[in-house]
Amino acid sequence: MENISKFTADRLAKLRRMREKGIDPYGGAFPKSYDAGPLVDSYSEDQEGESVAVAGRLMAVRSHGKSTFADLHDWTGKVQVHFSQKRVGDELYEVVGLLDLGDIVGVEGKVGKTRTGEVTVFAESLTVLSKAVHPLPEKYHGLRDIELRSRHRSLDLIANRESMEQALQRSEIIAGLRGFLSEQGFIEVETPMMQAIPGGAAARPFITHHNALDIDLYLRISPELYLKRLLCGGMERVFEINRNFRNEGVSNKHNPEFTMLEVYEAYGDYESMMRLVEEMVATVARDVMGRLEFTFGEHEIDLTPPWPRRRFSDILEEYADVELFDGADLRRRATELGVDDADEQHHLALIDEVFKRTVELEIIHPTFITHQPAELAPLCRRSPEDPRLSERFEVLVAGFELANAYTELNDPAVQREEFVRQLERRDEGTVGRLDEEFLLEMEHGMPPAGGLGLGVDRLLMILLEKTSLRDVILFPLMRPDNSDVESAASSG
RNA sequence: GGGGGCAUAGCUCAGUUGGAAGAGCAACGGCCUUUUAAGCCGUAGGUCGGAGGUUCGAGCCCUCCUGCCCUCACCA
Repeated sequence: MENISKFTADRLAKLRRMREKGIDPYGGAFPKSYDAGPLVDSYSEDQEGESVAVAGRLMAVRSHGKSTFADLHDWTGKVQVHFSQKRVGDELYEVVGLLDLGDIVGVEGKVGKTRTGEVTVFAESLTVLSKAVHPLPEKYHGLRDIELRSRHRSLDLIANRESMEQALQRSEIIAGLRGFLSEQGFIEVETPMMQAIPGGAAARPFITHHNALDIDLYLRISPELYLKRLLCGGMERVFEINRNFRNEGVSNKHNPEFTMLEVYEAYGDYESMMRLVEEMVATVARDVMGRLEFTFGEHEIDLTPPWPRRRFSDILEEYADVELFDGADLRRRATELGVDDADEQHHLALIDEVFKRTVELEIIHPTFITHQPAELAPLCRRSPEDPRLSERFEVLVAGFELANAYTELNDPAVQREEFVRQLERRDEGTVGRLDEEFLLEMEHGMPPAGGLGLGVDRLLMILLEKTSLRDVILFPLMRPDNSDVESAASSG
């Protein structure tokens, strides 16, 4: 305890004085009759004098001697409370003097308006529910430091009202996705996060170990293969909203764990998925945010369906002036764009590279890019009109990939060939093993299906108008702050 | 991993050419029964991210380290 601040010492002294008065500074259950926001917003004159109970955190105190006003914040908003020495009595009014900003209290009293017209609870009793022994960030500017806001999200939520609102909106948006899919006859399922073979994508996995079975397991990079097993098992419309884990870089569009929505519809295809995704996104945007137009950085984005559909080869030609299957042309353009060793790279890598450097960042309005080269998508059915292409689309918006969907490959023999081909050219760090169990199930028959993966955090970036993924994830990955841990350990 | 930037009181921020570390809010003491970022009087609060170096003298210049931000690379 040798390291405590003057602020903490003062607050601990007040805490002791409360105890001396027989008051537990960490009270128990306190049934509220109103949340602050609704009480204030829906107040009507005929409520005047009604006994109410409110609770929350003290965010401002304006004391005038024998009368004290305070702002009580909860997650719905704030309500002013008023303590008068005459009304609450000398004993309790002394306790008011022992309160600090940040303390959590319950107040019972009669609701009414002050002479300036502010809805106020005129306290008759006060219950201390939690004494804060550290000071809060400043009341006016809030907490600005982006590092502190991410590391100490609770302080961010307390001090910055908009952070709380965005966290609540995130929940509403995800509930909206669930509601939309449920209404369309999809059911939510949960599939393994820990997988013996990390499949469904080509990414470096996190590795862990199960002691009792003595086996290594991988945190999933995708739920795809398990969801398809459910299709094999006869579940016709399934979705999962859950975390994927990829052991890769961190950026304002990437977090090592991120929330993915995957949807599978038996007897559908990539076209049915196009209709589903544009309608789903527009519905949620309208229902939760009340609009379809959003500002993203310096761009305006309109989510109104239908979204334009462009073939990969066409858009590559338009933006990059490259013929998709002309290898020499591709190498020429890649070299122009500054790709290293363009002559030695596989043409698929070059396609990817040229696409990212010329097209991806340019597509701001939500756009379906369809018919990518088949080899980029080993789980996708090939296009009957041109087997070099796949029945696939990606949704590009605001310069990044929002969603990816296939007509799912359901021919087990072709699937096996694709897996083998993928293993041959897999990147270092990825796990290369044939998922025989998955293939066996497909060999028993998998219905044709449309499948969709949508990055939920990225959708939230657009709907909440945040250009950094960290701003829509409550606890983004941060390097541990050791100085903090040490001081916490020594003072605790 | 490369390049650039930031780090000053609990919080939000100033700090000039290298010459005595500041303000607002918060805190503490006092006055005050209708305030709204309450007000007035007074007080206290600092390892200037860390470690070295240059200098008579470093918050400021140099080197290294740590964390974060931006950007490039990586990343279906």
